[in-house]
Amino acid sequence: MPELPDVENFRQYFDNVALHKAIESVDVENNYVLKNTSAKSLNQELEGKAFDETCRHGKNLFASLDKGGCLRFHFGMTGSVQAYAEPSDQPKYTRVRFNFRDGDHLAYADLRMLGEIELVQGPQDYARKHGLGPDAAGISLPDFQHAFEGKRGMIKSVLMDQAVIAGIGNVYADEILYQARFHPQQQVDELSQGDLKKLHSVMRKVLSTAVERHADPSKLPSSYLIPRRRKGQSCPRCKSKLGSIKVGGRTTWFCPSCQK
DNA sequence: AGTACCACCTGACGGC
DNA sequence: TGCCGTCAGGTGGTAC
Repeated sequence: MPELPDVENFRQYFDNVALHKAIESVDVENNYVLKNTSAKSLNQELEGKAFDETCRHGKNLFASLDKGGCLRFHFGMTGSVQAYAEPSDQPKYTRVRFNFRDGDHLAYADLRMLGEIELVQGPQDYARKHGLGPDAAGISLPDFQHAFEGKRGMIKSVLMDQAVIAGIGNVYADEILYQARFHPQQQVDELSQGDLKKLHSVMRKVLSTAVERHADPSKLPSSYLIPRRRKGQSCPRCKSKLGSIKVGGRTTWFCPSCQK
């Protein structure tokens, strides 16, 4: 699930369960998820410290340590974090386990292991080095317009390009375009300033709504496309059958009638 | 610069 | 029941 709204919820959850607790050790069940980082360095860097602050940029969660250092979490397609106390409650597909001195644990679980945990300098440094665009949840209209300047190609691809704006993935790109009534294959260089303004405001609204509803598809407004991205489902607005096409190699659901 | 593929992984599902 | 292809909310690399 991990797009911006999911990761923001992970961040808030992380704040509630993992902040200001002394770290005893870190167990790496599968080092495939470690990026530029070894199990040994992870332990050396974290032992005796505590996470003291988090921030999110796009789909990345950053947790800084009280005596220096910062850990980056990316959740790939199937990653999540889960706190628990009893070893028997450890979630399936736990790849890395943070053990706190009070006996609690935080699991980083990721079935497909496409996520990453990495020791980094800090959020700004990481964003700069990896060319991440501004975060989609907080971007202003002028910055949004600036980000789209000179861009070409299909609107969905641009929206999902983390170097343009960070945080939108396949599912929320579809939702935003549906709510704003743009066809996913609309060329961005043909959009007017008014179109961009509309896209920006709808994007902000969809993301904030999804964050508030804990990125739970079953709790999203009934006017949303997300719970209906399946064969045979209808548009909540006009009731015509939803269509699916490939855009940038990704399955795209939309309403052929509402999105021109 | 934009697009189309491929790769990295595991599991669920539908068809035969 | 079992096998097989396809697909799944991400990203990075390749070649055109």
